[in-house]
Amino acid sequence: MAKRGPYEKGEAKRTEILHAALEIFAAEGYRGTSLRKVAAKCSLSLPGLMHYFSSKEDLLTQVLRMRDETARARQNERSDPESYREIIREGARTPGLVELFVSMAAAAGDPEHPAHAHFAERYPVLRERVATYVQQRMDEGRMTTRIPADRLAVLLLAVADGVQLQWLIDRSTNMEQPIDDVMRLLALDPETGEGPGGRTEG
Amino acid sequence: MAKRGPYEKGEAKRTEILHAALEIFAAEGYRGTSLRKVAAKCSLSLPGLMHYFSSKEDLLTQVLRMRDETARARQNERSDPESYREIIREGARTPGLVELFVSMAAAAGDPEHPAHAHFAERYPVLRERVATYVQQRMDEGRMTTRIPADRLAVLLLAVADGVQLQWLIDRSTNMEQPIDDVMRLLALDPETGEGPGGRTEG
DNA sequence: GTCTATACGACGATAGAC
DNA sequence: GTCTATCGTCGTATAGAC
Repeated sequence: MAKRGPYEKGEAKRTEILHAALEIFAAEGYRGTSLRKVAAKCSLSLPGLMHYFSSKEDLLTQVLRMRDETARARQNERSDPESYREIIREGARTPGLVELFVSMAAAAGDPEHPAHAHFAERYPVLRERVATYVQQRMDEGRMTTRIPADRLAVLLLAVADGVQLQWLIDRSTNMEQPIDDVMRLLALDPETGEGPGGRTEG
Repeated sequence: MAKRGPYEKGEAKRTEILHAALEIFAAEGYRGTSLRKVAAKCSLSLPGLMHYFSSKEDLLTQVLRMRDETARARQNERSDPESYREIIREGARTPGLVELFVSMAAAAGDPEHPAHAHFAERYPVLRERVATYVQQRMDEGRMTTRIPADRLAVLLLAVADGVQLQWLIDRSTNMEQPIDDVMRLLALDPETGEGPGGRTEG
């Protein structure tokens, strides 16, 4: 990137705004944070800020998109549980952004919402990534094939999202435990091809 | 209830407001619905409406609480998967209320939020109900004990909440399938006390 | 207790000058 | 590309009629 020409400054300012918004929303949450506050942090008036974004929800959507791309870049093509645990741990450090994510997902149900396209594209991509990983484990005989890989992907993403909702209310909730628990339920002994019996394990 | 005395009318109006708000939010969603619109539907001025509720979020919280109590009454002390499926099916008919629920849960992370107490009480209650059901199944030898009942409860609620998030974006998502899938993963043959092997089943 | 009228400040958004 | 000025609407607060 880092392109030359008349757009250089504009792009830099746009990025500055996105980072400022991310910072403010991470600190103060989704509610009660105004665009004027974001604008002030960028030494801009509100219309000056609105020059870069067509609406507040548009700005929020792009913040989320940037956040997603950062996370994906760090994840670097991995889809194993540990890489998702890292994302979850990161989320635990920024409650405001988790709140932003959940609130946006709720609002994005409306097809007219700016973030609808983002989520509508994001979920299938995530599902396919997880399904591919799951299928690999199945092929290696290390995971049960009782449930098809694509359905397991829906299930695993639901666990990851759902536990965040519980964590938002009670910050002492262990967000990694449920992921570990499902993975354990799915695990197979690669030697025998059978799952463990009904014994309780730590 | 149906008490006599000077509060009779007020209680009726309060209930009318809650139902009107429920109806409007179910139809138009959480965003873009104003208190003035709710007030108009009840033939009230805005301050007239605010006489019954201390704030908008207070009203929303009580709408949610009423909704919860209705669902619980219908569920009638049951905690089996089928009773939860009924709740999910009901939710599928009122997307606006699912959006309301998710948005409120996100906002209620703030301990100062009026709905915080509601969710902070709701989740432990739900977890215990589910855990009790799970423990029964375990005692009957029909469910694996590899994961403790209380942790399974967290897991099951996460699945139920998380699948709603995916459904909000893509209404063709089958919200019952993931619940069925987890239950199948947990199921044990009561005769042998063992789970099925790695065979794929329909 | 129930309710109306009026007003306030802040919000997101827009128009138009520079 | 950024500003000042302004708009309509929101949630909220207060005064006071009945």
